[in-house]
Amino acid sequence: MKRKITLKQIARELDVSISTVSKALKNSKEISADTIQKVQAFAKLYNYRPNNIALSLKNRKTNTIGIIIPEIVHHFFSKVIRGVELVANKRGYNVIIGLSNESFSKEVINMEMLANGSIDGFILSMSKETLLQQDYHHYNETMNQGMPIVMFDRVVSEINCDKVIVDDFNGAKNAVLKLISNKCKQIALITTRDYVSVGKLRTQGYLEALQEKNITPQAELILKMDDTLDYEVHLEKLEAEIEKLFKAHKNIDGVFAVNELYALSAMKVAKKMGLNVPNDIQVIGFTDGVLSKHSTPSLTTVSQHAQLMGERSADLLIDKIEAEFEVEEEQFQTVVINTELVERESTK
Amino acid sequence: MKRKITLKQIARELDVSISTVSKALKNSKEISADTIQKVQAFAKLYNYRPNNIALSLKNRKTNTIGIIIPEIVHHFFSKVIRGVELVANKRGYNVIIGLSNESFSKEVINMEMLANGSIDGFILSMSKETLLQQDYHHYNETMNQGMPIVMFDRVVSEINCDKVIVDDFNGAKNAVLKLISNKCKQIALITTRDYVSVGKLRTQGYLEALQEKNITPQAELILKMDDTLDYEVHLEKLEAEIEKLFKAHKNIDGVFAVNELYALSAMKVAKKMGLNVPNDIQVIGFTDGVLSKHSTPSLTTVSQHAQLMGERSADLLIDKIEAEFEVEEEQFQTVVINTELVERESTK
DNA sequence: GAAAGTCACGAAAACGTTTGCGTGTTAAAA
DNA sequence: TTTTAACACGCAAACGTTTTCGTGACTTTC
Repeated sequence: MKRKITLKQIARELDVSISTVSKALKNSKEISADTIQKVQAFAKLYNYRPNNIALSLKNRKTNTIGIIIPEIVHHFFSKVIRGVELVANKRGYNVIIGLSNESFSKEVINMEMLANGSIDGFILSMSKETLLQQDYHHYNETMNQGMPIVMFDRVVSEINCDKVIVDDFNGAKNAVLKLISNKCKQIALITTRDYVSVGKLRTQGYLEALQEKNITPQAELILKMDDTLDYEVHLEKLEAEIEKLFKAHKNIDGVFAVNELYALSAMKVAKKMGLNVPNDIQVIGFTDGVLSKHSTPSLTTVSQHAQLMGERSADLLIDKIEAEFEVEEEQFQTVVINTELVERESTK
Repeated sequence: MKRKITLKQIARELDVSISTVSKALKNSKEISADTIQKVQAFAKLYNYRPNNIALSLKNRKTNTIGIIIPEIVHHFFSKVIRGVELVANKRGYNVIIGLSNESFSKEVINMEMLANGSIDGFILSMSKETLLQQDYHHYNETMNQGMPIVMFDRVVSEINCDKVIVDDFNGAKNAVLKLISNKCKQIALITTRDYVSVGKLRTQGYLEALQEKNITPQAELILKMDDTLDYEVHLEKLEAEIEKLFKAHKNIDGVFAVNELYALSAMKVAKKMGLNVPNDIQVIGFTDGVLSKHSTPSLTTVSQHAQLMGERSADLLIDKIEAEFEVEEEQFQTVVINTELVERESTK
């Protein structure tokens, strides 16, 4: 088992200096054709590759970007990663991942671990705990050290950086408008407590759609779930609450849910109560998940284009990393990704 | 925007040498209490953190592991990543990902990109193309340079390295035995072409179960799909083939599918043909996916414990990385993860 | 034949660490 | 007072690159 070969070894073997080897490999015209040929042949034979770490140290540039997400076993986030990886690779970067597992402290630790020279910039989506605690010092400290950050999806206006978000408001609004134009009269909203920005915006979209069509929103038709619970417990409670809602308001004929699970649960409860989807009740979910496509009936959704978000985030970040000169007044942009209503069987 | 502070800057500021600073920060007893206090206070004030890249170069150790997988938007693989990340983080390592997208060349490129000093070892699952082409030179070259590799799930006996695999054979066998004990008489198998090792083993498990119960396997009950097709095309063809199979053999009362999609499609076709699951036909899938739990009826599956696979892989790799002295004759182990039959509504 | 120019290469610094060893100062022991 | 020891610190090398600059040996030019 032989270690990777270095310039020094080639130099010693060929009885020239390290700098000569380095230059020869780059076809520098300082070096004679003879030497170049000799060095390159030797390098090829031993499969020489420059050591990335040494290059990173020298250039103060790692060509690696860090991505911090709350959870990886989740279609939305894994699609984002795919988008990031795609662009990063194309532009010569590697991707290193950190999972916060929705925890504030893990997010901080992960960021500190990577911020010490391992990467050139961050792409991240905030953990729920961070959103709840509203403690953003680690973002600002990181940025103050000259490390650019791009936030996606779960963002917060208090932080000044590039952002890539989904047009949650219009996505939700259009979904609800669709339900209205499909003759729904009593449209329920199933959402989370709105400390997560996206949830709040989706709720606003729902309200706006109703208002635009002169429908008076009814607070009783809005179900707010606490999503910090354990998954299984959450699911049971969710179904119970939905059932209670449906029973209290038998005339509900449309449901807009802010995520896949909620929408699916709504369909499940409806089915259980003998209601037909989409004839008795139509359902739309906000999601990029895989369940929607394969459920029966398949679920009409507001697609978020997660992969595109990843791609845009990566481009934004790398652009910033590679911007030679800092502009006077730093300019941050927010890219808004349009949603798309994917109609399936759960709506007419 | 100030750069990260370095030892050199602290040294200059405090008018001591770099080595004194370094030692002071480590509480070396070579350094006086006074100086230690002074240095540490200053370091804390400026939030000094040693530069990872410099450490990596010096120690010839990056504390980073690379994971190469064919696809990330896939529950199995993202769960494996979660497991890897969990263990890696606990043991002080970062994780860098590379996606091969089932392509041989992307796999090679990704590995070369990371093998040049960026990481200490690989965890990987082979791409379909690599399995088809049976070209394994890049694995051996990487290992020859002293970079350990752990392969998981999709492995091949020609390569000598640590491996973590699922007990595909017994997983499949037990699933089929379950169907048999549930009174199924005609059990169909829906599988892929068997260039992927796991597919082959699952087929063997199916056959073994039948044999053990003295049931003669019928070739006509085995449906082999070509899974190199485009996703949508694949899906349509799949359903058509399943329908053909069911119509040709009306007495099929059990189905074992080697993955989630196949199992779901079987249920969908059955439903379409007016068959009730599980009363007319029982279905079991081999998968760790999320669809199974939320389908109607929910799907009985052979769980692969993907996260555990990731954890074991990471432990195996890090153990090898940290093994100070190479043993005379290198010893490789293969860890077999037991499957678990998760019974849901698609079986009686 | 001397000055100028070209060619081909090497020395050294720099990136940010860690660490073995050398050394000057002071205090304790002889 | 002299020797020894402890103390507190600095020097320098090393990790593997890249790149600027210097230099000796030729070749060209007048």
